[in-house]
Amino acid sequence: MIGLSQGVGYAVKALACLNEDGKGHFVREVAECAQVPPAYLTKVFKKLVDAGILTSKRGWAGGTRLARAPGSITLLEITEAIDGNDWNRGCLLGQEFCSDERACPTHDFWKVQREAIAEKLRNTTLAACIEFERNRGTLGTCKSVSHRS
Amino acid sequence: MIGLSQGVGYAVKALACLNEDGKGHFVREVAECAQVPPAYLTKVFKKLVDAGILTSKRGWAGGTRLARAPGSITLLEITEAIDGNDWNRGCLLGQEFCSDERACPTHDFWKVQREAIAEKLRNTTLAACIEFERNRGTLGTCKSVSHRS
DNA sequence: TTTATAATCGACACAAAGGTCGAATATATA
DNA sequence: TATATATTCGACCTTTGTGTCGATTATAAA
Repeated sequence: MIGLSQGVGYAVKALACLNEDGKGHFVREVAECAQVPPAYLTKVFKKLVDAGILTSKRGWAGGTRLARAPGSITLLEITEAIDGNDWNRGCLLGQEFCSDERACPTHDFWKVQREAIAEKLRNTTLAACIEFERNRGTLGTCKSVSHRS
Repeated sequence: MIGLSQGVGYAVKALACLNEDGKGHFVREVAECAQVPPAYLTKVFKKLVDAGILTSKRGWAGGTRLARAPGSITLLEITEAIDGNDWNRGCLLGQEFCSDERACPTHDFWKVQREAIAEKLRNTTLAACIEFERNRGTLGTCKSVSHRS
């Protein structure tokens, strides 16, 4: 199946559930809101924290929140946080050695397509995703996630 | 890593090593020519036989050969033989439920890209691959594969 | 300082792709 | 018919992505 990993999809859906109130939100509640496996989402969130997209705090009144405004977070950032920086380096035909010097028959074509995909991800912000979901009414049933303090 | 499976790459490289002399060629020799794992190539070839791209015969004077002329075999056929018919149905963001009715933010974009990829694979024949490799001198060191009878 | 709490960590389980190996099967020739 | 031979088949292994669970750690409030 051609495309990014499922983890990227989880990340996008979950991040779209966080709002910008500066309060910490709990992984389990975000998971329910986004309809993704809670235990697995903790792993996804860890990568997003490491990438500087989320911040987190443990304990009472802890939780997770966006590190920056949704308008400054791109899908490309999210993708690279989850799938790594090499997600865009592969050959279409899955060949191990495929480069400008030693190309496969679809190399030039794929180079253009890959860049188009990266460009699309770079130009799509989390804010746009939230707006998109809101317009379609597909953001899940929860309005906002509860918090303490 | 975005792209088709490694098996598709193996298939393309191996098929490019078969010539049209109507003789049977041996999996192990084709594997050496294409520089792919021999034991694994038998599995790949099985799928190509089932798909009607190759024919095979067991025993003495047996082997494998192209079922049709390279000009009538497309990369799309090869792709679907190895990765199945669903290789092109997935969401870019790896979301399970993503359709025209319930779209992800990149759905419309990805629909166009997917079709462009399918079109490229449909328009690229095995003959073109052979020609391409021959021009670049990247077809491996073997000229042709030995055979019996 | 104790306690409740939420993220973090480590271990494990499962499925699919990639990969290997030996036994079984079919086939043309001798 | 017997034999050598090349594909086919089944079993198994490893790695990676997905997913679960319980223990650990950090934190703010009581």
